[in-house]
Amino acid sequence: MQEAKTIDYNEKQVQIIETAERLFAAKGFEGTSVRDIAQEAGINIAMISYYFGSKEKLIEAIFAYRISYTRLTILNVINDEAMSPTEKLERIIDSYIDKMMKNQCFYRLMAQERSILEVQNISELIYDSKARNMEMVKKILQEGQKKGEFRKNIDVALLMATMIGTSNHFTSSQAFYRRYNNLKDMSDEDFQKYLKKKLGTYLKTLFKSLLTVQ
Amino acid sequence: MQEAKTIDYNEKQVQIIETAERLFAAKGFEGTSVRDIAQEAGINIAMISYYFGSKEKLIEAIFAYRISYTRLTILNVINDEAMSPTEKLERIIDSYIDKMMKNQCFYRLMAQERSILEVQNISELIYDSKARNMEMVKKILQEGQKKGEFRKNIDVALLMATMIGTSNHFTSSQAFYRRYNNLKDMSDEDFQKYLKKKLGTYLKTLFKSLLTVQ
Amino acid sequence: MQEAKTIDYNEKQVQIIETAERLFAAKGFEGTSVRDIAQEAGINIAMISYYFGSKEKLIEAIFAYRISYTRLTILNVINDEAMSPTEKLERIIDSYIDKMMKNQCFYRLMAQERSILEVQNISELIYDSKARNMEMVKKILQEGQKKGEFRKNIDVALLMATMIGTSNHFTSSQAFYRRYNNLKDMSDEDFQKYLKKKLGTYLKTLFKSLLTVQ
Amino acid sequence: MQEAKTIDYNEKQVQIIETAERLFAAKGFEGTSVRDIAQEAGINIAMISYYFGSKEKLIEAIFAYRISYTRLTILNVINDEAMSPTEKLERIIDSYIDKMMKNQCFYRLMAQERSILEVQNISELIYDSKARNMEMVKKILQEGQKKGEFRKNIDVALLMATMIGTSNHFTSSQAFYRRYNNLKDMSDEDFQKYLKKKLGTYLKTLFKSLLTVQ
DNA sequence: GATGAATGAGGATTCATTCAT
DNA sequence: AATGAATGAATCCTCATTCAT
Repeated sequence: MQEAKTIDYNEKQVQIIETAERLFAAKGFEGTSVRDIAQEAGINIAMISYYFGSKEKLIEAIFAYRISYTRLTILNVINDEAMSPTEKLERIIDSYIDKMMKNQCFYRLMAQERSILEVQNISELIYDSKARNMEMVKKILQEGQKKGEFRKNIDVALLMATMIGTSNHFTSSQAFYRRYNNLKDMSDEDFQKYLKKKLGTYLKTLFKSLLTVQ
Repeated sequence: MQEAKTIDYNEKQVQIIETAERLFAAKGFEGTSVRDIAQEAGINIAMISYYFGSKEKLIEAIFAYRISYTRLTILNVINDEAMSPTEKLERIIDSYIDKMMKNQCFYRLMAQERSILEVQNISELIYDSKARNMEMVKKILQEGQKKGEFRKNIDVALLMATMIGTSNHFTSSQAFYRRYNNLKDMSDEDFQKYLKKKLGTYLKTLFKSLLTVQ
Repeated sequence: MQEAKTIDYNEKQVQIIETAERLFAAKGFEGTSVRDIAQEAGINIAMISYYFGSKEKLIEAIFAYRISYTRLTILNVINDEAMSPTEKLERIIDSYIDKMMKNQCFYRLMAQERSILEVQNISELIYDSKARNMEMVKKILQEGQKKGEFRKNIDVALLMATMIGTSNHFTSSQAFYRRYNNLKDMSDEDFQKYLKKKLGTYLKTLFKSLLTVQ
Repeated sequence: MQEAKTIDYNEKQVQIIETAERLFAAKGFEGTSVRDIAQEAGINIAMISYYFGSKEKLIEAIFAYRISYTRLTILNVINDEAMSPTEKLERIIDSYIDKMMKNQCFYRLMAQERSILEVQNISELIYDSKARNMEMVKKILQEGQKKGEFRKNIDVALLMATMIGTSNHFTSSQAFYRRYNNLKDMSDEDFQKYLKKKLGTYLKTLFKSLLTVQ
């Protein structure tokens, strides 16, 4: 039923949401004024209150919008009987990196605006989403352990923290990476692809090293 | 030369810096007013402008203060000839986790306030600090590779992203972790120790798995 | 000719008028938004402008509605030849108290919204209504004086001020009266009846004392 | 201790209070913007929040200021043994009319802004003030009744309602009175004096007629 | 060296009204 | 005839900073 709410945003509302998301990610929630958003989105200032009630409700809407939108993505992975546990994990890594690179603004927002995460509604949404993912990965690990593919004694939360944390940190310090490795001449698009590939390969190797029984 | 500036903060200035750091971490830079800081620190509102010039200069001071303060810590590791490359990395992991857990507010601030990182002064400070650490770890890796302890083809930036990203993410989602694993009854202090140990052991295992030549 | 306008208010318009009257009395004209009225009355926001032109025109309509509506009431008293001047005054007192208690909202409005009274249209309406009543009472007084029932040298305006002012003040401080006399347990309805009777008896005594020749 | 609070308003604060009082009386609380007040008082808009916290706190301050200021006035009347009960009442009437004519704005405010009267602080202040006055008048009446000067069965609340209500209504309809009696040519000052005298004489006659035993 | 008073600029929100349908 | 969408103007208030002392 959360999805239902998500769907009925009209064109202008989506436009506001996406503009706000971008600005909030760049300048923070408090650092972005509704004037900024309105101007950038080319709409009247009053429309933000009109559509969302308040600036705070707007960012809540952004979270609800993105989270409920991405919830279903991973679910199918686990049910595919043809895939090995290792393949499943690789699929999950690819899926996460893909989403994160596509929605860098939102992921940055999620890392930045801790206070929003404490809003009851959002907090529950995130907890549920995280717990669900955690459970799913736990099952894959257990499957791999039963099959003798994976080592025992793995803390799922830490494993996820590695996937998410490494990705986030690597992405958010991409400017450093570019400068450090002298990649100024690469086009933005190419650079993103490069990062994505590099990150994916690395995480898969990392996971395999850690999990595989020697 | 940055250190010179660091040293001559008087008692009141340090008090302001530490109060501001805490509040900025909790409510964001823009979400915290100088009134909040003044009140919390028990000083006059005008003193912030008086001592630091402006609110923005204050947060710059915080960054300069913390970064220059922690810069020297790791440097000695590499020169200790008695330690093996693996031991050196373990020392670095411990050292990072230790600093991060001790200065959670500042590390949160660093993750939150991206716009501050773009301030010329701060940006350079951070780039230098990061590059220096990177170089040092690179040397340890090379040493390990030469000795045949470590595998080749390791991207230092990604390795650091794993250490830093995993730690940050794990720490910042500690509320989730506590709830997910039903650890409400543990005291705050015990919980911090528990996280620290868990994280340290995990990262060391992770690094060893990835780096060790099988 | 004002009456003509009064009559052709349709059901919805009357509903708006009565809701607005209540809200204006409770929260003042400026303190009540058209949204409040629309919501309370269960009608569309745009209907107020649509039906009345503007919020200001609406309150003017309320005044016109109530004043023209109550204008005819007293007129007949004076023509009843069978009543003595004293009886006529008593009838007027009863009639005023009755109307005021029934339309407390409107009478409160009239006392509160001074600025509305300065609107040309309303101002004239009220002046006419007041002057007419004044003239009528003056005639009753003169009749009583001629008959030797009433004392001379009575300022009609002051006499009316006593009737109206005492009633208004007594009514508007009913909460005080209730608390002061410990009448919390009386039902609202009973309390209203009690006030009405008390006030009527008092004003008649007061008028008689003042007017009667000893 | 309320007086203490009253006294320490500085010159600018008093200026704001008096300007606000006048404007609130003329246009209502909600009808007056802080901009209006600031402009009229020749001060910066922010000073109202700065000095009083908010617009609402400002009007509360006005009430507290006027009420606590006028509280002591009547108290001495009753203790003067040389005065007869009738003289005491006359003194009270004069005193009330005097205060009301001098502070017409505030008295209008008190009649208009019912919602403010519901503020806990103000409400108590007014109740106390009213109850105190009521008690005092009650004592004078009892004294007069014991001496055989006054009639029995007088409701003090109604008697006060007559004094206050008549005065208020008469004052607030002074424009009508002027027009009705063709007194346009009289100077404002003279007209005020005229009203005052007329009202005083009338109320004294009225009270005497009602109270005196025939 | 330190601070209380003061302020202009800008914050989010609500307002009554309009207009296309 | 009736209304949902939309908006410019105005609302109160808070902000970081300055300045005289």
